[in-house]
Amino acid sequence: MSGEIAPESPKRTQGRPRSDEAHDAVINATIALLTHAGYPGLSIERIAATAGVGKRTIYRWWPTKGALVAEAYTQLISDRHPDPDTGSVQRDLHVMMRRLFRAGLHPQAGAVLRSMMVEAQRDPRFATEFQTFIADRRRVLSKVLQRGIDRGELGADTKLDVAVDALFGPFWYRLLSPHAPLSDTFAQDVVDQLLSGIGVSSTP
Amino acid sequence: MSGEIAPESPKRTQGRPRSDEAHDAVINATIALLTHAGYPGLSIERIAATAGVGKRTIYRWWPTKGALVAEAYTQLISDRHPDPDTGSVQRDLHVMMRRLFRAGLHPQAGAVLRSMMVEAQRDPRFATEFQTFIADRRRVLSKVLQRGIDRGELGADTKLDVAVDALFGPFWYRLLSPHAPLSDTFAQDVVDQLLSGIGVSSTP
Amino acid sequence: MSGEIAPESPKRTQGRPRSDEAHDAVINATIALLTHAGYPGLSIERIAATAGVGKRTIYRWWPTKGALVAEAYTQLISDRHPDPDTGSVQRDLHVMMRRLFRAGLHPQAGAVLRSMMVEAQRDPRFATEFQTFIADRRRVLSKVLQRGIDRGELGADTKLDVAVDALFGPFWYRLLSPHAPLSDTFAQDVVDQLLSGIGVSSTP
Amino acid sequence: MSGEIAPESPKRTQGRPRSDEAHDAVINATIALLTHAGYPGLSIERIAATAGVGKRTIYRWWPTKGALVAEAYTQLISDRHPDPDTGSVQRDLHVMMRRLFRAGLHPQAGAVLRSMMVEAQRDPRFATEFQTFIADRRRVLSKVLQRGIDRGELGADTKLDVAVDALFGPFWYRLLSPHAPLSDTFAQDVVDQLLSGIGVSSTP
DNA sequence: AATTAATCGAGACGGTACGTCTGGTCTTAGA
DNA sequence: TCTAAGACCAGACGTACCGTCTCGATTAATT
Repeated sequence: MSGEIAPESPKRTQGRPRSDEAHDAVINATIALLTHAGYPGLSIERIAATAGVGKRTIYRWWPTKGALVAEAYTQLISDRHPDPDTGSVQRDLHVMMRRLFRAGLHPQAGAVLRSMMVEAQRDPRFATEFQTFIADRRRVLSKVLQRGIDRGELGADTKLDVAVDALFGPFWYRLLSPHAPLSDTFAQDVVDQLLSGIGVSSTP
Repeated sequence: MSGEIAPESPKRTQGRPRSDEAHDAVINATIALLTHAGYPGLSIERIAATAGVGKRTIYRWWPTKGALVAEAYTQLISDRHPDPDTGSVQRDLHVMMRRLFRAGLHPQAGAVLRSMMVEAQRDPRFATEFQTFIADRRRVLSKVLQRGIDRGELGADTKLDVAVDALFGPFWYRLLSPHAPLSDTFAQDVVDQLLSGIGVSSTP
Repeated sequence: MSGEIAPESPKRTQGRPRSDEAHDAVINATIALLTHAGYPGLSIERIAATAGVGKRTIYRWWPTKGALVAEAYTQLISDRHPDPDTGSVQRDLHVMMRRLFRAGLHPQAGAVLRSMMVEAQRDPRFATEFQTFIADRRRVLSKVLQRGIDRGELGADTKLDVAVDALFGPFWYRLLSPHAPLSDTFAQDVVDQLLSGIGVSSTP
Repeated sequence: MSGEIAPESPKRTQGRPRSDEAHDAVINATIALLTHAGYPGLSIERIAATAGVGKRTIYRWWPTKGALVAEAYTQLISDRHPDPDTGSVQRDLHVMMRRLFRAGLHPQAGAVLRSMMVEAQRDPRFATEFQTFIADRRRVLSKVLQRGIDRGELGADTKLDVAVDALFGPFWYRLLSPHAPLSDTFAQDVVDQLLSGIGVSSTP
């Protein structure tokens, strides 16, 4: 997901080491441009100019524009929130979804997430990277749900994949289409509705 | 959403009338390019060349690349399926979602839908157009759900907006992120899960 | 040189007659655009829009943009000054050259003359028309010079063509290249210099 | 007049240096297109395609189409003929004018000169550049004439500017208007006529 | 201290596409 | 049959980015 060089990279040494200043300038310029100029105002050319960095330097470290944006995201959402585990599925999901929806509302983080999804449609190389990101998130949610099943809070026949889609789906839908806001209330409603269902005879 | 001229347009005539040949050639070229070259291979330049049409003609009738793609979609999904109304919410929703998911699977129609969502992120003008498209679809679904409530099939306290998001959300999520396919089974699972809920003691 | 229809055109009648309003509007628009926007601002499109006339109407009556400009010129210099014939070559030439140079200075007429020369370089059809215009002017000047030879004012071995070029050449040169103005003084200097020569032992 | 970089340019380097290959390819393509397709067939688009060069590269180095054509001219007339100085004004002028007229006859060089004059009428930016070109040429001729005055070959009251116009004027006139060819004979006639005058009692 | 090698900024390169403008043709309704 | 309006195909305009490619200069670690 990131352009970081592994600490134990095989061929180290010799030559000028990577400049952290340049790295940070690029990431910050990316975030700044996404914020002020939006996704259409995001081009490598402009990032390079804004960061005061050569284009070559960007291409050297980030294979795709998506990779760049993805790293900007991890910088923004730096504290990778741990799995909550409050003992109640509903509470766990409330916390996670609220946290997620707030990220979507965050002006920078939201723009970055949108950009990644858009970039994934266009760039097959990034699409692959992006799928690992998506899979990561799904895995965390699946674990929480599985715990709910194990504890008997959720039906044993619950289809995990479908349930995960029922939670992330509305998030991405509202993130990309502004027909309604990503409010805290909505986050909880999505969870509650999934747990209770909307059919009257759902629990006979 | 479409470039059609309203039947009782106030400004009638004067000047050469719009050429239907050119119109159709443009739409067909758009579909052809989307099919053969994919969305990245879709440029006004290429559409014009393929259709044997001046670029001016395209810009005259479609303000955005998105608007063009949107009309191509309505052409592909030409039979605007009427509201099913089988007497059962569940059946109605099954039919609608299956139909929708199949459109997403359709190689051209799926690409067009994806393109529209992407274009809406980039072009604010199209974003507005796209919202009317989104709103239309939501309205249809809302009507079906409301009927369910009226018939007592759905809880009277059902939040319509949340329910609609719970149905369209997973669709767009899987359409844009290929972590799992838009199968018929998935379409039904989404509906059933929404109706029944996944919590065991959901109705205390 | 003009797009006028001969008054006794053979096949008259039938159909809507030519609109003089349209004709005049086109010519006036041409002059107006040349004045306010200069030669680069002169396009059939803009003339049609300014005149409130269909492009077709222009193309119907004037085969080339040059023909249009040429007719605008004859409208501006409507009083085709007659050959002066004062009895003295020098006086005749002074009068003619001063008149010509003033036309070049006239903001509209100068622009039109420049436009014609430019158009003649680009449009072979107009180049032919333009040559008859050039030939006309040369003929008038030749006649005056020939009279001078006949009267013994000019050398019998004077090469008429060369002399005509020596008079018109500097005019066009300064008309097209603004290195110095087309002043009355210059008009007379050109004539006097041609008559006297600049070599000291020219008349031994 | 040229795109050359001054030898002792103050801003030395930084960034990839200008490609001479690209430069030459552009100039050669310009000449080729002028030759084969004429001035109307000369577009930046086509030059770029013919030269195998990006349009940006052309716009980077030549502000105007005229500037490009101007440099093509200096390449064609590469040996900037030195001031002849034979000891006789007449002989000097004969040499210079013959040389100039032959350039006008040269199929490419003539087209280029014509193109420059046309471009100067249309593009004010190039008009300025072109005036320095014109001024350069005038200066050379002035020097020759001044030498003639100093040596007593020409009248002390000779108006240099008028004399220069009397030499260049007929050249440009015949270059732009094909009423008569730019022959060697004509070149000499223009000079001789200027020196001797055509009036019999011109020196009373 | 000198050498070596990878970095940095700057920016030119060949390209593709953008959205606008014009040229010249064509097609209507109305005079 | 002409006119005004304006759509049509074609293609050039000048700009913005793309991803690649040189440069000279900088900065360690290795000689």
